[in-house]
Amino acid sequence: MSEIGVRLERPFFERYTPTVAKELLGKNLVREYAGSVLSGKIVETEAYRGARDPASHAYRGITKRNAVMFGESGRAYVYFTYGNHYCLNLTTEKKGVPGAVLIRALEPREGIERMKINRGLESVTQLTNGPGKLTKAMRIGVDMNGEDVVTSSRLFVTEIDRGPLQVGSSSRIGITRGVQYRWRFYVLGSPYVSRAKPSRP
DNA sequence: AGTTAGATCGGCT
DNA sequence: GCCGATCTAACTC
Repeated sequence: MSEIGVRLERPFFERYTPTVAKELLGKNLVREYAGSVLSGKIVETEAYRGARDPASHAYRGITKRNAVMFGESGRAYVYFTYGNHYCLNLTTEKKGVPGAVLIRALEPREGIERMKINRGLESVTQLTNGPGKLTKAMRIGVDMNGEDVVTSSRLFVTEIDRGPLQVGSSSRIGITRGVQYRWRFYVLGSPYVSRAKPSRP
């Protein structure tokens, strides 16, 4: 496991958010800290937009928490939720247009033993199969909020595999508004997605 | 100023 | 299946 791959640049992120969410599937999310390299293939994402997406944090305008969503694309938007968990998003669209892709699940690739320690868990399939789980496995917290994944050495995204993927879509998970948008994307058949059969397909 | 809901997870029933 | 953890921000007095 030494191949790093080609890093994704700004133009990849600076597009229509659902398109970016779909195309992030199969890409390699890389986290480096204290000499450790942790990485995994992205197998599940969700798109969140702006004023016309009632499920989005950006729906009611800019706040201290969601400000990164309104800035340039290719940044990490990390927020703390339910009093316990961090969620990682990557920002999209042009500067001034809010948008972000929630990274919901990974297939662990490098640094699996380190991630097991970070999670206090042995099961590889349960290591990063949820948005709060993968941030804990990779030690991603609010200190990473605003990190520029186009230039950062701590957090970035690369392309390694170019093979075609079977992609499924559904309504987003854990939301009550904007359910009509099928903006959750996942790799069909992957055992690493957070849930194979969403309650609201 | 107090209440409530939320892009979750893990433990318990 | 339900509940508690207890941060953020909107909503209601």
